[in-house]
Amino acid sequence: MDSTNKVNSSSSEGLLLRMGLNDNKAGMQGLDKERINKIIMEATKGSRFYENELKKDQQVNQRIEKLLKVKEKINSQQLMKAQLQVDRLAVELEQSRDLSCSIVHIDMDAFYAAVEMRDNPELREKPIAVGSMSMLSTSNYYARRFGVRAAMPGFIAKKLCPHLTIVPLNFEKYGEVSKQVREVLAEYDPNCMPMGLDEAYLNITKYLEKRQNWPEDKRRYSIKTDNTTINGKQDIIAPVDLKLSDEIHSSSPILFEDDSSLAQEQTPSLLPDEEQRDKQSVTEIKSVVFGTSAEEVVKEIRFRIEQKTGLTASAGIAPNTMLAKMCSDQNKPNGQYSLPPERKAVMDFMKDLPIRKIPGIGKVTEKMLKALGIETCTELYQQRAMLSLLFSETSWHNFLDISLGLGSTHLERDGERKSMSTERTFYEISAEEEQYTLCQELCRDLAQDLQKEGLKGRTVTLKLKNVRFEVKTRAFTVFSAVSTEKELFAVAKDLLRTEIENVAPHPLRLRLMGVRVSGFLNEEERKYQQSSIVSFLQPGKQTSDSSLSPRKLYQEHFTKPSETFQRESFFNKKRAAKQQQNQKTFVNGPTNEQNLQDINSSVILIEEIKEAFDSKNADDFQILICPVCFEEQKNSTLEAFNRHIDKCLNGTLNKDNAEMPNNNSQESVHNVFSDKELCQKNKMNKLVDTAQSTNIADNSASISTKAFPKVVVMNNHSMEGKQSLPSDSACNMNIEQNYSPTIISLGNGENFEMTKCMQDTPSAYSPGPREYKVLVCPVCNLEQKTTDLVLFNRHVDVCLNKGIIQELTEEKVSPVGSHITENSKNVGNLDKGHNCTNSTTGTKRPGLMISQSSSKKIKPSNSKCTIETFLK
DNA sequence: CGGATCGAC
DNA sequence: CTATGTCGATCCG
Repeated sequence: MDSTNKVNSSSSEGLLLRMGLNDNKAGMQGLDKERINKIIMEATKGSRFYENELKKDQQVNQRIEKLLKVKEKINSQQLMKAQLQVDRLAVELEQSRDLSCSIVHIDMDAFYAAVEMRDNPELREKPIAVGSMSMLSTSNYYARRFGVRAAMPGFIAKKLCPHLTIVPLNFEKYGEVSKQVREVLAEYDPNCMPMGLDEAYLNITKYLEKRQNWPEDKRRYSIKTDNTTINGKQDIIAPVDLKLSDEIHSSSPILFEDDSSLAQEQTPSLLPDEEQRDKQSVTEIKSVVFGTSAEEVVKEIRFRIEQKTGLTASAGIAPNTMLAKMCSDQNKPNGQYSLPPERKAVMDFMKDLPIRKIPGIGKVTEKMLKALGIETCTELYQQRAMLSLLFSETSWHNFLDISLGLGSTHLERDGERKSMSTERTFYEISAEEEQYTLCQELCRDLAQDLQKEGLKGRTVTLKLKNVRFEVKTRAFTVFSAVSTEKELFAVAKDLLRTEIENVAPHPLRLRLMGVRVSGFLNEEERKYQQSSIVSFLQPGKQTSDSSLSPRKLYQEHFTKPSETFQRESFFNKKRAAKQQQNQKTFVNGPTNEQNLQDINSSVILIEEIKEAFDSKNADDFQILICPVCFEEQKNSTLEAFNRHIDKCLNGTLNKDNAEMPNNNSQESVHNVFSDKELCQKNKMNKLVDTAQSTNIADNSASISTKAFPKVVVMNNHSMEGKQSLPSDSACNMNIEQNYSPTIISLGNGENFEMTKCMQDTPSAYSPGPREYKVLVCPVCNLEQKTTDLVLFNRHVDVCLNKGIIQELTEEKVSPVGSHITENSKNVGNLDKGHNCTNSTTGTKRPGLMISQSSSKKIKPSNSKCTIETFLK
């Protein structure tokens, strides 16, 4: 019963506007909170959606439980130590506090709904929402009184408010209006940063300086009584007598039915028909002068927006973006709030603020913090030491920033796009063929979008949601970037097929499918991608001919579904020989030397591929044998084969975990494992029993696991896929997932637990003591002394990319410690002219996870390793 | 790298 | 009947 109330309970807080104000329609009062929740629950209870919500909620609850357990184990000494550290940082932050900026956040009121009302007088005075029966994007304030809100499905909204009018989305229109608004904003800050169609940040610091000396005339604006906007059907009446410091407020007849302004809606009694702007000649047109303060400027901005578009906006003024955003929320709709640039004012403002109001703190974080007794920013500050022990560094730094009222003071330019995707929700699709068709469609759409921006990416991600609302993503990274429909589909369909096979003979019952591309090439990589790889794969055939570009090769060998895999014969002979060795290795329990051989096998694999590229004959058919489970794997793609091996290895390694009881429905048991797969599993387990007796076995296995996929990357372009293997560790989305805690001890009393999905890809196992290994890079053939497989694999990557090895450059490895200044980028592709893609990156507040205390984090200490480092 | 999650609009 | 679409960030294995 506790949980029954949870759906949406948090969302309907101070939202019911003061009710009995002046309703223009007799008897339309709206609903009180309790009534709203009851109706929502009735409509929700028992639905598949609800079941999933409950499940998610329980997961959060489990996270909270673990959080609390960790908290209990913290002793006062640790706490004191943490306190010192945190406070040291706090002092530093305090010293760098910057109150010199005037940041403005502009937020259009009920944007989509307002646009629709503006353009259709019939909608005014009515409760409306924009969206569909399935999902609403926004609602007007009238409808909000009934509990109708953004992100609510229309059919529920209808139950809350039977008279609700639902208007379909019209993104093109919103885009146009948004553009108009931004034109105004740009005059105050050419660098202004739009966040979606209806919001923007401005830094008006410089503008304010300039404005100080402006004569009054430069700050005077005429008031149009005829507010001709886009479609000219405007009949907005501007305020009659507007003084400098008057709130422009009461002027909007459209938006706020519960506001007095509606009552005075005096539709065109006097429309000065002339288009001429001569202030003197038309008596009805008056003018207004705005002052030079930030507040006056923002009033001016809002005034001009309303004059230009007929829509109202709310605004916040503050020394940083976080505060500005919260300020704009303060007096909405159609109001503004200014926070003076003084420390005390800031702190007072934050003091009693519920944490949920903070941008970046959502439902989950709120709940977790509440579980720790934190509801306001003051409490957030008081608990700072504790938080630093419970959360990741990024998280608690963020919390500290928040509780000090700190935020970004400059608006960063949009960085480069990181991903592009498209997804669609539909009524259940279970037929395989339909699914493939859909997948292809998505790829086609995505390819188009990619082309518009001239982008190519290396990682393709397939997203699936089944009819039980369980979401799953599957990704694959190819060697050379892709962008066309064919290329995308080649990868996506493989991912899809794997998922289908994983649940076979049951169908995937989907309600959503999506495709995403990420891993776009930077300039450097673009060059290499074009030239060196080809020459590497085709030694002796130096060519810049685009017909031999990797993409072409990829298409030839991978895309065409019917094409048979050529030169398998050669490949497999070597492979088979290799497998003999591998088998021995695994059965006998590998030694260090054998370890080396194991790795060396990947050298051969690479060579095989090279040769395979050269040889043009030999198209006979061969059987691959998995070196782990010894099963014959017929005619799969190499990718699938390698994946199979990967899973075998993971599966074996997870044998212990696999014994966790699967207390799910019985159906799941035979759903997940086919007989054959079970058989494989048994074999694997036996193998591991012997192999795991030594530590080395673990490491060797882990090396193989990584080494094989390394090769896969290449296979993917060079080879073509026909049929993939049944996968052993099936992830059946139709089966409820089983979560169980894994407790990870870090020693020193600092330990934490995690939630792990047992039915999903098995993975985690303790790596055991770290010893360095000598590995041979399959590309450059040099021995690499390393403790870190990731590093080694990266080295191989670089080798592959450059063809020749000069230097192994490590990218990211962020410096540990101190300062977290918000330096991430925002991607708001607002002004794209085309398609409604309304992407916004809000404030980039880090999410929160339970952390291993930061001091325990194992981070690579070297940001750069040269080949010499690797050489013995 | 891949997968899951969170958060924003 | 009927619970979005797109994107970035973070964390973990």
